[in-house]
Amino acid sequence: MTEEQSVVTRFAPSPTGFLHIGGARTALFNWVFARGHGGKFLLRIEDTDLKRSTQEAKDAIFAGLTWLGLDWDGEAVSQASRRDRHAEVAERLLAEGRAYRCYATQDELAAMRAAAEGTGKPWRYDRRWRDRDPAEAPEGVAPVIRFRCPLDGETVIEDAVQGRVTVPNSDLHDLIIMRSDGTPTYMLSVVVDDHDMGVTHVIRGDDHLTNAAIQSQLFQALGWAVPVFAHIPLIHGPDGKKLSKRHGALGVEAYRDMGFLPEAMRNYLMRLGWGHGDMEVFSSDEAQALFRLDAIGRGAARFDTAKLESLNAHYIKASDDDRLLTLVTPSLEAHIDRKIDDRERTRLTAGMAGLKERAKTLVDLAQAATVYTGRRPLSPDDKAARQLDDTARAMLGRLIPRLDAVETWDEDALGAAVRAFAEEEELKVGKVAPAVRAAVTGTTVSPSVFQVLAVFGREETLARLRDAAAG
RNA sequence: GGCCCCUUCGUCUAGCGGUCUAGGACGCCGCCCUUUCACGGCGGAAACACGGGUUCGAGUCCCGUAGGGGUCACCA
Repeated sequence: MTEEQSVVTRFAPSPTGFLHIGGARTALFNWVFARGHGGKFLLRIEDTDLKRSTQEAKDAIFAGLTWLGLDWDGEAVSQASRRDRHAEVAERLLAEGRAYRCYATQDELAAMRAAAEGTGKPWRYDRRWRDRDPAEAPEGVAPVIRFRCPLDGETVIEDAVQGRVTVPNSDLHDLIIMRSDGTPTYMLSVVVDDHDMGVTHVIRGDDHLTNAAIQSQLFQALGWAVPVFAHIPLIHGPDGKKLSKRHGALGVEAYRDMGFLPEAMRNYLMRLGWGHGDMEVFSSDEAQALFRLDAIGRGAARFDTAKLESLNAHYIKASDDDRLLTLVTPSLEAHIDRKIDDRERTRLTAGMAGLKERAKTLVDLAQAATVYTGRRPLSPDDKAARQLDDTARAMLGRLIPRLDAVETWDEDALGAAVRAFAEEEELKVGKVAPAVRAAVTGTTVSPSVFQVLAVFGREETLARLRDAAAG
């Protein structure tokens, strides 16, 4: 279908500091939709407000998208760099009578606002310059340019998510498209940029839904095709309130720092507001193949960290051991306050399979990985110390030669040896294993103790056991 | 307040007039597995906001009510 091949979407964040979670999902939906249709996914930075837009903020957005694995086509477009074109379009609208200069002063506007106060009606510019002769323009007032919006009829948006949305034109107003300082406003810029960039599908938060009506009018006034709008519900916090910057809306890098994998994040975000039958786990390819705009829910979804963690645990288990070691090394080293050496690296690699089985986040994983970075002499934590009482230490002393007699130093053989030992001692394995764990790891929680012994090797294991037995 | 949108288990959702005594996932509870912690397996509690219609029949369609959200700038 040729129409599908020409799909162009765009993510258009304003650079306000970081890529927050809501924006990340919007970007994801745009990306998935475009990629799933063999189309293009463009990036445009809405940096019209130069005061608020910094290079750092832009970099944060690029970094966030990159971390999430959302690649965009071509160079990111700077909206601010397109001012001349926006002005040109405004002039055209002016020339064609679809816009007009308005000389109303701030005081006049304030008066209108004051007049509307208490009437229960929203204040609105009274269009006093809409049909007034520009020759009457007062001296020394720099005009704004306003869009001549239709007074009658209604604007219908066929929204791919929300369905048909009808807005009476009488509710629209003659919005400003060029400020008195000659700079274009957002409303004009978006329309011009979306058109010039060939955007076919505008997928964005539903806080823009009411903007769609006026933008639709602008597109039509310009004689341009109106793109397909798809307004997706916002994400709410766990308490059901809007996720705002001061209310739990973290940047994606914060989730990265909390130890979440990008693929888990992607999967979780996909399922927030969208679903496909009973499927919970989606690869990017699957998501691209199955994603449909009309399957997006219309109600706001709450952000649920527990479910994200569950998905993250799934992806950690599925992840390659070497990759996990690479990801976890920096925080592990920070935790132990030194670099890990080659021997530790080898142990971590060998032990990763058992470690990742029980981690929900990379932070958990790094923490758990410290069992393989402890150096003799170990200082057992309180619980482990309590485990190593006199009888336990004596028992360990008797276990040492038995373990040393094991020919093949692997998990199975070690398990068998300990079990045999326990039987001879007329003890439960549950009595022996915890003591071994406490002696070898200095803790009471670790992967299978037999696996841990296997990873440490004969020499290190026996040395640790002797340390403990000597107490 | 005007306008617009939304409303299925605690949460994310499936459901597109009958197959719904409403399915799945996360979380929660119980049991099993077990050397700890997890994993895993099995089982359980848990929802169609409310009220009217339409229809032989409504979670599914319509209208109200309530609740929630969004938006009303020379911000984006």
